[in-house]
Amino acid sequence: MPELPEVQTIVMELREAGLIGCKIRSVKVQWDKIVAVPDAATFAQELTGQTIAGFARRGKYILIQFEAGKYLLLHLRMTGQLIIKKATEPVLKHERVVFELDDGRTLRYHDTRKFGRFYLVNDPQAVIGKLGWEPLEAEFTVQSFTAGLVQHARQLKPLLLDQTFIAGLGNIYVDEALFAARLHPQRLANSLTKTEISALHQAIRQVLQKGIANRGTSLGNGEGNFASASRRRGRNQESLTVFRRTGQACPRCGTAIQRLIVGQRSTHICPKCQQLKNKHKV
DNA sequence: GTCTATGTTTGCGG
DNA sequence: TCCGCAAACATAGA
Repeated sequence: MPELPEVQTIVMELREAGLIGCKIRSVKVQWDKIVAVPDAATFAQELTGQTIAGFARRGKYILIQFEAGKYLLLHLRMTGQLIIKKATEPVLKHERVVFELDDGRTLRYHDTRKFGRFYLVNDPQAVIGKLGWEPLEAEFTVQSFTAGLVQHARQLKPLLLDQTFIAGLGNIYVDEALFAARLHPQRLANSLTKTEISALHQAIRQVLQKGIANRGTSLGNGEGNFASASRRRGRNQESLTVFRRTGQACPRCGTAIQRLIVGQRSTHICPKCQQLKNKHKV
């Protein structure tokens, strides 16, 4: 569930909460497989006594830097949440890792489906080295995007979901960006015109920026839905145009939104605004 | 109660 | 290179 805007929202809240400078007093791992690197016991031992130096995001990963130089990387996968709570609050069933801080607070990793993973490493590149563009950074230009797209005879949506091509997009924001750019998810990447590439480039940045401004997308009411570090829900779901809106009116032309499967993923389009025609490249 | 879908990623086989 | 499928799990919703 957490894509770039949701992860960014969490990182911003961790910074605002004043966790930088806090020391970890203890680490309890309740489900060992959540720790990918190293083993859970070593993980807990090495983090105990460490002081938090900063928080960052790369793609859908949260990076926590420590004063001694190590990095803790976290991927939330489907249902992961990183939440700040007082140490006195009871540990919930799905809280898989609890970091006790030296100021009476705890940082808890909550994950109903247990897909999320922690990596404690010296060099973050070992984990995030293969990620593609950071779409909101200056490096993601129309020119570089064009050069990347022409190299792939793949359907647009699976390519945009490929984190080694572009980092941070997931099912929600890809559907939203393709709608905004009026492109069919099955258009071949190397078939786009200059105009279409510009529109897609702009759409990707726009939907992500809007998602961040809205503090993320929280669908439904289940416990696995997105919540920020302070347990707040986002409100970007109110701004979605096509995602999970099957049968509802397209906000642009009123046509009923359709659901289809592309690259084994549930996909939502306006059949009138996003027609499949693999035009000849200009 | 039963069945299906799920916002992610990885690895396998064709 | 690219695609489809399965798996890692637990829950929501029908």
